[in-house]
Order: sequence, then structure tokens, then C-alpha cells
Amino acid sequence: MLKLPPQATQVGLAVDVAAFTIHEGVLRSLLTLRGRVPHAQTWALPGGFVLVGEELHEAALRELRDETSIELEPRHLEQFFTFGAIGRDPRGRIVSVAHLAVLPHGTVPVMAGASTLHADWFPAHQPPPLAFDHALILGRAIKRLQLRLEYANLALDFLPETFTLPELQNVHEAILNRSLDKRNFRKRLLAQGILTPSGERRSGVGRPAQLYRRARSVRTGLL
Amino acid sequence: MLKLPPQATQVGLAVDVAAFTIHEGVLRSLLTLRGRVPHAQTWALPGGFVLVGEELHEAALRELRDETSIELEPRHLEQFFTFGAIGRDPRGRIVSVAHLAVLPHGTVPVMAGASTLHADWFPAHQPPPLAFDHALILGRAIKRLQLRLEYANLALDFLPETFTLPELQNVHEAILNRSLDKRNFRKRLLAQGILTPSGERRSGVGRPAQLYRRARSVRTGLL
DNA sequence: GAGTGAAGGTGTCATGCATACACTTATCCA
DNA sequence: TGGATAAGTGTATGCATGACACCTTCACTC
Repeated sequence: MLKLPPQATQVGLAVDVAAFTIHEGVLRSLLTLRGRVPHAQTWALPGGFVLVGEELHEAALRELRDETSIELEPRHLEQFFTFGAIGRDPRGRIVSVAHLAVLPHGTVPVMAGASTLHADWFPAHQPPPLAFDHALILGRAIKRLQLRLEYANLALDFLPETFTLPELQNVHEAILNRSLDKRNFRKRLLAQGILTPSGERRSGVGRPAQLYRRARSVRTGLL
Repeated sequence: MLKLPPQATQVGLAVDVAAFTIHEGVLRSLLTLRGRVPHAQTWALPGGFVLVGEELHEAALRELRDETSIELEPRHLEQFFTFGAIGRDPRGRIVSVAHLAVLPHGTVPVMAGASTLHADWFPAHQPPPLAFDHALILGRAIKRLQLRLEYANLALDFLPETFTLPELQNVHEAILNRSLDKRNFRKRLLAQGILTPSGERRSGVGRPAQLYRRARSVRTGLL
């Protein structure tokens, strides 16, 4: 057991995960419908208590797995803020270390876990009412995501291995929640030298698009 | 008491403060010499346990006050990362919410508090050996400080109400740990429109310098 | 096989911002 | 009055950004 000064706070330590993906062109956030009090029947970010002997990021990955059956690679996870206000949880002093997660393409299907009734994706910019202070957490997560977009190659993490430039632009637009100029976007991204044409093209409706993949040297993930 | 799932971790909740000032042209970090085990006789960041019913930022301000007799305004404090690795504290699972603090001009004198033997300023880029994982915390704090410099008017918080442009440049150089071009610096800062000449000048050795103050509308502090 | 619909792809100009770079001016003091 | 010291000043260049409109390629259908 811990030997601490008598007036020191013993707190419950939790993690929450704001996990994002892009689906049908809109930024979506992963939410679970709580099955237990407090806030039963309310949507919330995946999360829960850190177990004894468990690192913070491990707890975040485990909760994501248990509550939504999503297996995330550690490099797509980043701690971004700790919420510890006194009244934030009716059960007592619970501090939550909030994490940002980026879900690469293909991780969309989710299932509910033991303690949750459902898990599903919601438009991140217009979420339903959320439990605890999770609306605040989600808002901050989106801001952080937008910041990261600027100086990381974050958008690539949302896409499969090969992708077209319009698809990449859609990712940026979904995260920033505004539209971008096609020509300027292409100019900027191609100038960064992080994309290499794969030579292939993708056909659909309209003119086929050139496929790209990330260049050799491009670091990926949130860290 | 907390009613939590049985396997949930009860942890000690602490705060640490990486507090910076500029003195003699170098960025300095505030350290305390620990009087108690663990790590007695070792320098460490000011910090300690959060008390029952105390908010995180209040705890940070209190520890700073108790250990170094420095009274800091809340807006000069910003939470920046939470350190919770399992082995970081030999007493058990202790999670520390680290804060960044900017000490405005004139706050330099410090005294030791009850649980500390000394408190003093050390060059932030070359600190002495530190207790716990505080070297890691300090390093991350400096990086955050440098990031903030870019898009906040953070440097003004290190200076008194009126100051000269060379003084402001010194603050930037101390934080970035490199020298800057005088003409470009002046151009950039004056173009931002955040400075207004006070009309006065300051004499010393060499040509007297124009004194400036922050413009009316300039938001200050870390938030 | 010609026409239409749908999406991909392309170039230029203006503006602002960062960078590199060297000499003059004001004051103090011996 | 001359020397030491620090403040102050301007220009040219390259680069990134933002605004803006038309052409190309393919699939499908008639």
C-alpha cells in the first residue's frame, strides 16, 4: 500500500479516449452507451479505471478494446490533457487522463462490450449529449487534432495505404470542418514531398484519380 | 469514500511545477532541495500531493508558495502533461500532473519552505541531477515553453511593465537557446502591433533604448 | 459513337513573411 | 574630443499562402 501524508488525496485514476475516424466525409467520434450508473443510458467516451500495475496508455488501449472491440496501435494514441476538477464525477475524486486516438481506415465496425450497451460513431462536431465532462473533453480533443494536422502528417493515419489526393483533402476538410481549395491543397501537399505516386489509378464515377502512398521517410502516428 | 471497482487503482495524486524566469539573460528553472526521503538531498521541481477538496491548479500554486514562497497568479500556470509511469516514484503508484509556470519579472527571490532545504534558480538548459523523473518533466516543459513562444505573447510575461526591445529579444533568445537577428526581431515584433512605445528611454552604457509597454488589447498569460 | 454527367487535374499572380546582411547614431566616460 | 558600448535602421530575395476558372478523362446511355 501507499504510505502518503495523511491529508493527501487518494483518487480514482481513469483514462478516457477520444477516438476519431473519417466516414462518409465527416469526422466521427467513437462513443459508448453507458450501461451502468452514473449516467446510465447516456453516451460517453470510451474509458474507465486504470488497473493496478497498468500504464496509462495500456489502460487506454484496453478500455478501447473492451468497450468497442477496437485494437489500436500505441502510436495512434496520445495523451493530451488531464481532467481532475472536483465535481466532475459524482462518485468522488476521479481524475481522468484523456487520450486522443486516430483510427486508421478500416477500423470502423464496433461492438459493445460488457459494461456498455452500444458503441457507435457520431459526428464529432455535433455529438449527442454526453456523460460527465465528456463534451468538454471531446471539444478539446478536436482542437488538438486540428493543431496536429498542421505540423504532423496526421491525415495519412486516417487513410489506407494507398489513397487519392481528393480523399486526403476530404480528411483535412473533415477535421477542420471547412472546405479547402483543391489547387492550393494539392500544391501544398505535393510540395511537402511526403507523397509518392503509386502509378496506379482508381476508377469510379468521373475521371480516375492518381493513387499515392506515403513516402518512405514519413513518420506516422501521433508521437 | 470512493466506491470503485475492486481492481481499480487508487493512486496518489501529485502536481509538479516547472517554473521559469529569465535572469542575467539565461532561462532559469526553479528547483528545491528535498529534505525528505525519497531522494533527500536531491534537487527536484517544486510539487507535492493534491489535498482533499483541492483543484489541480490550486495545488500547484500552493506547493509553489509553500516550498519557495512564490505567489503566482493563476494565469501564469498551465497544465501540460501527466506523468504516471509505474516505477516513477518508489513509494508506489503516484501520478503527477505537471504544470508550466512563467514567473514575471521581480519574482526571483525565493526561500525554502518546511519540507525543503533550499530553493534556487538553475540554468534550465543545464540543470543539476534531478529527483524522480523530473529531468524528463523539465525537458518537456522547455519544449512546451518554446512552442508557446511562437503564437502567444508569452515573452512579455517574463518582463516588467515597461521594457526595451533588446530586453525582449533577450527573453526570446534565452527560451530558444539561440541568438536572433536584431533587425528581423524588431521588424517582426513591431509588426505584430502588440507593443506601444512609452515615450521614455532607458539610459545605461551605450545609446539609450526606447521603452515599450504591451499594447492595450494584448492578452497575457499562458491560457 | 456522340453527347452528357461527374469527378480529377492544372497555372498564375499578388501578398505577406522569414531570412541574410552592415553601417550609423546616441550616450557615457576618460 | 575620441573611444567604447549598445541601440537603431533598410533592402533584396525566396518561399508559402490564397484567390481564382477552365480543361481532361472516363463511364454511361441513347
